[in-house]
Amino acid sequence: MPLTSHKTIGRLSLYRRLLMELTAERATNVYSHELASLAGVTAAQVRRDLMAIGYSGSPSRGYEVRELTGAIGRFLDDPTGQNVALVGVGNLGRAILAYFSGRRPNLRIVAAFDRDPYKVNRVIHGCRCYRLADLPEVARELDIHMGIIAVPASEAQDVAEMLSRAGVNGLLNFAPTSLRVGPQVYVEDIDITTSLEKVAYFARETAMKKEAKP
Amino acid sequence: MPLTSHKTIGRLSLYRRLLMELTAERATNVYSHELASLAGVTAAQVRRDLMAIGYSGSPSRGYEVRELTGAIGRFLDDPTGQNVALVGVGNLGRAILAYFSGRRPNLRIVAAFDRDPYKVNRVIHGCRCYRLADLPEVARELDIHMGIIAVPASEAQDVAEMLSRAGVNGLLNFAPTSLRVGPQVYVEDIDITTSLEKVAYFARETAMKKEAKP
DNA sequence: ACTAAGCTGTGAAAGTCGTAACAGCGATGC
DNA sequence: GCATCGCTGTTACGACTTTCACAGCTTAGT
Repeated sequence: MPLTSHKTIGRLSLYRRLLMELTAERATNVYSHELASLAGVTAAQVRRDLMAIGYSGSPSRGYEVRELTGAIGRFLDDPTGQNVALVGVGNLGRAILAYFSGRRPNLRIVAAFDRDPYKVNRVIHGCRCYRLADLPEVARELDIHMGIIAVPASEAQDVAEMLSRAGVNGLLNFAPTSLRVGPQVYVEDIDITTSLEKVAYFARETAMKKEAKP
Repeated sequence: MPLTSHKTIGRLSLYRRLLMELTAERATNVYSHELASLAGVTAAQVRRDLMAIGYSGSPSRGYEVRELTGAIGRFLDDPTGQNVALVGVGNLGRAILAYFSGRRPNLRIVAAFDRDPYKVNRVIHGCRCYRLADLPEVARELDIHMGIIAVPASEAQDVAEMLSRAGVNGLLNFAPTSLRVGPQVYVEDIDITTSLEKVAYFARETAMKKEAKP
């Protein structure tokens, strides 16, 4: 029933990471404005986001770091963890494998897939690479319900359909294409080229502003 | 004075890429609903976005692909092109270099930087790697005003400050940290971990919905 | 005991963004 | 020539986000 917005979910994930750092620094409690400052948002935003998960702090001590971390975890995570497939073991795919290798115990990349026969059956950053054609079978065997697409744009739609048919409910898509999938699949796009072009545009704009100011 | 929103800029970049594909397919004109379908948005959105750049189509023929591509380019790009520095030549950094190598003529990654002496002075995917300590000097010599941060979170803030002092106006940040920089620097964050956790959450949610339905 | 200070939780205002709807125009067919 | 059709440009509306502002609570100090 908690119709929590996309943006809030993203920030909760961020808060949790910051809270883990705070735990490492031996902090036991934190105020909304401190967490806000670390996250780069306003204090009111933090409080409103935490409303969504129903966790209450104390007016005098703020939030208990350990408890809040747990509350966010119970809200965001599946208790048994979720298995993820990576499709496309090129430069980007390998970087993703390296990045997530053993990082999040609840989000495990348990299989990689590629067309290239040279990569198949090799183990890369602790993850075995399978033939792309075996995806349906392997996905069912390993109980995979999430996919990361790191293939060229031209192949992304085909891969998305394969994953969808294999029972995947969520996709993280690095290919610069808008995927067409059914409503049972949530898609999050990361478009590096577009992001860089946004930076280029706004860098130019702020540079102009600075020039015009004095 | 075009106070164009962030989201619109992102979509313009996307439209341009789609228009280039259309050009490759010998299409000469396109209707808003066609472009919308390719981009995964509504036709009204496309028309509204194009309002921002002041390009007008024809009621009968829609938009001329070639002219519209040019108009978006004049709006988004710097006529002389912009030079970009990449900081951090790890797995992700190399993937980014490979990805952009000679792709966008207007957005050139002209230098890479890393602490690791083993990487310094090597040429990776056509880009020379410099000592991180030489960043200020090289950035000025090569007229660099944009940076891509692909270093671990613990070093990201230091790198951002170095780049900012070297005259950079825009940053694309892959480190999971919110950077503190002055108002003359635009920052765009790409947080892969958070994106994956969002997918995990919504995948779970849609899976539950499907289960509850029948 | 009582005041003062500082934080949380939350209703309401402000702002942002996307969508619907329609007037206007150019082409086409009769 | 005139009506019709389909698409564009634009305005108005609605949905969603963020921020503001304040009541309520809890502790510390006098």
